[in-house]
Amino acid sequence: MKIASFNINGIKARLEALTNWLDEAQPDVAVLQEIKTVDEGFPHAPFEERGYNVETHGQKGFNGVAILSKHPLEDVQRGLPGDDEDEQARWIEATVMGEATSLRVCGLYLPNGNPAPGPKYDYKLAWMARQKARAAELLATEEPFLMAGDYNVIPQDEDAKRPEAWREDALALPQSRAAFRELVAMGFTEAFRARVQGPGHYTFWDYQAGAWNRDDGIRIDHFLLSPQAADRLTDTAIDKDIRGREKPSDHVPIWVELDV
DNA sequence: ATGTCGTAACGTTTACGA
Repeated sequence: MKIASFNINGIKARLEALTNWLDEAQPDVAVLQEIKTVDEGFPHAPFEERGYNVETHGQKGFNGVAILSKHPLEDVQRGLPGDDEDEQARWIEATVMGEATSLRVCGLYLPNGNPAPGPKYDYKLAWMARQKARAAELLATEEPFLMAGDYNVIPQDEDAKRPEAWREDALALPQSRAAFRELVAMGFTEAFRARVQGPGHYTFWDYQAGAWNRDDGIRIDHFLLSPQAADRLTDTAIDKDIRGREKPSDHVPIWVELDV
């Protein structure tokens, strides 16, 4: 089963780029971030025509996540537990039935956190603490699951072309990296790094300052696999070429293949 | 040269978030 994550930066602006990529990459499941629309504004037909079930968790103008799946989606849960006051749409979960086993898929858009320090950075760290709590609950089930999306965390210096430029940024501050490490250390496998080593692998290039032309990127979109999911990992890659196409998102898709 | 995009709104331009 091929599962992909793609921060599309606006479904209305990205519909053609997204459907073109789906037609080529043919993921069984895709988690999307920054749909930037309310649920009613998300177009279902282009995806249903292609055999995808669609579940969204949107809000007006910003944020918003979705899951597309060629298999039925069960037990859909919207929103990250742990704060009833939180109205930002950044988390969606659903269970997908594979041939061998079911897989719980969590799609996430972790807060950016800039400027740091400040309330936005506090929100980011609090959100990561809530994610850890939810991860602990899911780990206790001992069922295969994964958490995929835009983590807005550059795990290590080798994950940026110019690490010095991100030194004071919320995406790379020591506290952000520590929180990400602690999450992984609960028992997850960071899929890409389990199979690909070394610098030069990025998932985001800013629209500004010719970042793409300079390959001035960062790796911030990640798949964390539970132990039972990690046992089934057979492949992973970043669809880098998508960034060079017409009207691209500033992120590119990343995917894993699991034997489920 | 602080460089681009996407979205929303009392909109033909500004503000915000990234």
